[in-house]
Amino acid sequence: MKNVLDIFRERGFIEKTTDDEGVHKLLEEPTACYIGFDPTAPSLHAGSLEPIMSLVHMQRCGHRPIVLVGGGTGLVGDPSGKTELRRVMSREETEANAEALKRQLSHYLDFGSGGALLVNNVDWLGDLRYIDFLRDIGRHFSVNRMLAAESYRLRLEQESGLSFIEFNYMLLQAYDFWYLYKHHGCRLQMGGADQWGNICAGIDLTRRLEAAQVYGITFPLLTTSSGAKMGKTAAGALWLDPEKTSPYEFYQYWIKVDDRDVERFLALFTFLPMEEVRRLGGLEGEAIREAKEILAFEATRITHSEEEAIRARDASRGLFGGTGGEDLRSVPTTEIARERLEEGIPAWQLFHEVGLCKSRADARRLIQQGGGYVNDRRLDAFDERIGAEEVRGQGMLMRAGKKRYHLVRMKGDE
RNA sequence: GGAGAGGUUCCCGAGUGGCCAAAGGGAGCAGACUGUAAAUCUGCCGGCGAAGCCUUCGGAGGUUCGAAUCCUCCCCUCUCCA
Repeated sequence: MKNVLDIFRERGFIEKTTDDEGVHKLLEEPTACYIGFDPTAPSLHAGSLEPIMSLVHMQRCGHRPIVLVGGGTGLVGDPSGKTELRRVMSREETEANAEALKRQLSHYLDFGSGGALLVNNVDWLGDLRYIDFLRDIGRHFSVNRMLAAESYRLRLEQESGLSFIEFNYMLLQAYDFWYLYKHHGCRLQMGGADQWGNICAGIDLTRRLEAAQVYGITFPLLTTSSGAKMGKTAAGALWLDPEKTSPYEFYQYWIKVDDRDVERFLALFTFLPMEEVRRLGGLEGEAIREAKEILAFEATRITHSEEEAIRARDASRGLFGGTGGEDLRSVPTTEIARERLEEGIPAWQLFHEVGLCKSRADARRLIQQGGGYVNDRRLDAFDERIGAEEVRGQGMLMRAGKKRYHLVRMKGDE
C-alpha cells in the first residue's frame, strides 16, 4: 500500500513535517494519529474539511485516526489565531457539541471497534491539579523557548498582547499529545499551520517524559486565491450540517470557487486519482466548469450523500442551464399561506421574508438596483405585489442577483 | 498597586461640541462585461413603506439649545514601572 505521506504530499496536504524521513518511516506501519477539534459549535464547517479529509486518508491507509475534542482546552482558548471573545462554555454544552461532532464525523470516518476513536480532553485535563501539573509538566518548558515560538511572538509584537491563560495553552496541548501517546500509542499529531508550535511542544514533552519519539505534520492554511479564508459564504460559514447549510448551497459553494482554486481543491476535497485531478485542473476557459461540477458533486457526495449530490446537481443544472423541467426539490424553499399570496405580497417584503435579503431595506435596494427576479422576470418596482398566479409548477422561483435562488410554494398545495 | 494610551458602524481606521448614520480602505451586495470564474468599471452598503422618524460611536449618569466629541463614575484592553 502506498505510504499515506506520499498521498498527502501529492495532494497538497503538507505544509511541513517535523521529520520527513521519520514520519515516512512511521507511516509504513499502522499508526495512531490525532487531530484536535474545538467543540465551540454544534457543527463543523468547511474550515475543518481539510483535517477531516486527512483523517479519512489515514483510515483508508490502515491507520487509526483519533479525533480529540478539545472540551478542556476549548475553555482556555488557543491564542494562535485572532483574539476573540472566549465564550465560557459549560461542560454540558461542550459534551453536547462533542456528540454532534462525532455524529458528523461518522459520515467520514468509521468509529466502529478498532476504527477511529473519539476522545475528549476534558476527561484528563478537567481534574488536573495545578501544583502537580506545574511540577511534572511545567518544569519541562522553557519560557525562553516558548517566547520564541512564532504563534506567541506575533502576539507579543502586536499590541493585542497575550494573557497568561493563553500562554498556558501550549502546555495543555502538549500534555494532550503526551497523554494520547501514553494511553493510545498515538505517535503523530496533525493540525493547521498555526499549530506548529503546539505540536512541537508536545513532541518535546513526550521525549522528555517518555524518551519516545513522536511526530507532527501541519497543513497549509487554506485560503482562496482571492486571499479570503476558505469556507465563507454570503450567509456566513459553510457548515457541514445539512440543517445549517443545505446540500444545494454546499454544492453551489464549490461551483462558485475561483478558477485558480479548482485543482487544489479537487486534490484536497475529493478522492479522485491525481491524474484525473490534474486533467481537470488543466482545463481552460469555459471547460473548467466541468471540473467545478465534478468538484462540487464529489464534495457534496462525501459530506452529504450521493443522492443529495445528484439532487443538487440536477437543480443547479436546471436553474443555470435553463433546461426547465428540472428537479428543484433541493432549492431552499419557503411555504406561504395561500390567502396571503392571493392578496399579493409586496416584493421587497417577500424577498426579506424568504431570507434572500437580510432586511427590508436591503431587499428594496436589491430590487431597485435591478437584482430582484420572480420566475426569471426582472422586477422593476420594489413594491410590486407578488400574487398567487406566480406560483406554478414546482413553485414560484425567486432570484436575488445572478446566483441566489429561492422557491416559494403555497401552503397546503402539494 | 503607580504612570500613560485606548475602546467608533462586519473588520481595519479617521473623526475631539453642530455641516456625523459618522472620512478612507477592506470585506460584502447589485449592475455592466463573462463562463454561476477572475480582473475591471459603476452603484449600494444601520433600521423603519418615501419626506421624515428611530437606534448606533465600551456602560451608566451629567453639562449643553445641541455630544462619538466636554464632565463624573464604572467596565474592559494595551504599554511602561512595581
